[in-house]
Amino acid sequence: MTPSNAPLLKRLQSFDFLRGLDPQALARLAASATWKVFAPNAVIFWEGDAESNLYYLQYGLLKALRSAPDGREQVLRFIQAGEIFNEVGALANRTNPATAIALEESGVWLIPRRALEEVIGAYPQAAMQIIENMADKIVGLVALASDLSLKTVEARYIQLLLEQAEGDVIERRRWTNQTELAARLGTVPDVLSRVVRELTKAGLIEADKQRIRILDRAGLTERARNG
Amino acid sequence: MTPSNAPLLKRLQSFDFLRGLDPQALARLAASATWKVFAPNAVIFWEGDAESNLYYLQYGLLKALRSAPDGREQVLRFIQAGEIFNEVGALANRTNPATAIALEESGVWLIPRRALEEVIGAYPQAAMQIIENMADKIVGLVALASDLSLKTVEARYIQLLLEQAEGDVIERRRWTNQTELAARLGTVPDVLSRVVRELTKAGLIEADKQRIRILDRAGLTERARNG
DNA sequence: TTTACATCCCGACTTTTGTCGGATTTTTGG
DNA sequence: CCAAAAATCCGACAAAAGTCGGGATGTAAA
Repeated sequence: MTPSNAPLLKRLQSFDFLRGLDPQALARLAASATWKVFAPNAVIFWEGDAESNLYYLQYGLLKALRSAPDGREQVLRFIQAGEIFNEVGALANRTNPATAIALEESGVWLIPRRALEEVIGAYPQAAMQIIENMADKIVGLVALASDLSLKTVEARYIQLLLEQAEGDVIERRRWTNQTELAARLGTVPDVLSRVVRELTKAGLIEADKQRIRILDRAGLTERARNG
Repeated sequence: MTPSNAPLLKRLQSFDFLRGLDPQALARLAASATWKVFAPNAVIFWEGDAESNLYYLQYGLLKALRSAPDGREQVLRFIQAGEIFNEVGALANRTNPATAIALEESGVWLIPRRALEEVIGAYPQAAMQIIENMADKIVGLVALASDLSLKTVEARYIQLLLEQAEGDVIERRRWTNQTELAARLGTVPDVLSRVVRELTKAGLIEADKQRIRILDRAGLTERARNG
């Protein structure tokens, strides 16, 4: 699964966030990037670490989270293949605001700050790419914070269902269990379980081990509004 | 109060986020920037607007917020003189994720995207400044989201007290009323009022119209931990 | 000054969220 | 395949947050 046999240069050209850079710039990055593979549940870095590499997720799936002293977690976002993360640590010289953990086996490139700053200095469009990436994160965090504050658990769950559904069906993957989902929604498994039960009893959804089926889109939307 | 009589150029040189740029670049920005003054409670822009100017707050105080259909507000952050905002709208071509409202009379510079992109293209350190600004916002939002999810209202209030206090005293400004504070903490005035009452009864703080005094720092810290 | 309006305060109550014990069921590792 | 660990489910309960009515106080405009 390690891509070390393929030329690094070719890999870098396929990084979404570097699209448009010329071969020389890419070669410079390629020379300095490091490759790492993380097993499921492995910690990529901890909240509070001073980690100055920029990360690029080649394959796999991660979660970014904060946790409370009592062990409860708030998942801030899931990180999917093709995304970069730790812009804060890499570019702003601050400690990581969140912990990153692998949900599946994941392969990442580590790009050292030095190389990155060089490229940004020479190729402003790379800076614009990074700015756009950070803007996406800001938008996501604004939505998360306001939803946590202004919506009920039920409304947040319904919203997630409607977003994730592909034609009224949400397939359950390995990491889409109630524990992870609850941490994402900012609650605990028991409460989420109760919500699912109530929506099922109301005839709005149908859930089994494999998938969740949306039975009444309008009803769900209506119910999410009053909450 | 309008700075139009002072040369724009001089103003721009004093923008923190442009420090280090050469006079020509500043002159270009100066030529294209617009000046606006907003009265207290005036809306600078609405969530969902496509507003492509970058804003610089020259003087005054703003809040950035999201509001629910029922009127409840979640304040995301306060914006103080010298800060820039709306990087998302200006640089990522997305609609504003939040509404901005003036708490006091406020004077702002509007810098059009075009001019900004030009400067970023020519001066990479300007891009780095903006990236650092956005990193600050991400850090703030991560803290807000996780606090909303993992801490009680009381713990959030105590945290805010301890942060704001200058030598055990927090002066109450015009906008530091319980309504604004509650919106900042992600709750409602009644609940905040109750928290203040309980902390007062427990002998940990002392609050009157003018100021809040911290009586027992250790006690507050301890109480914030269990919550 | 006087009225109108916003703020705040408080107790009683409701809703939402979280906790706990204990019973199943499912998944994982050997 | 089996045993241990993890996840789920559920009812009863506890805690936190929010709502409501109503009164007191303060502030700003007429």
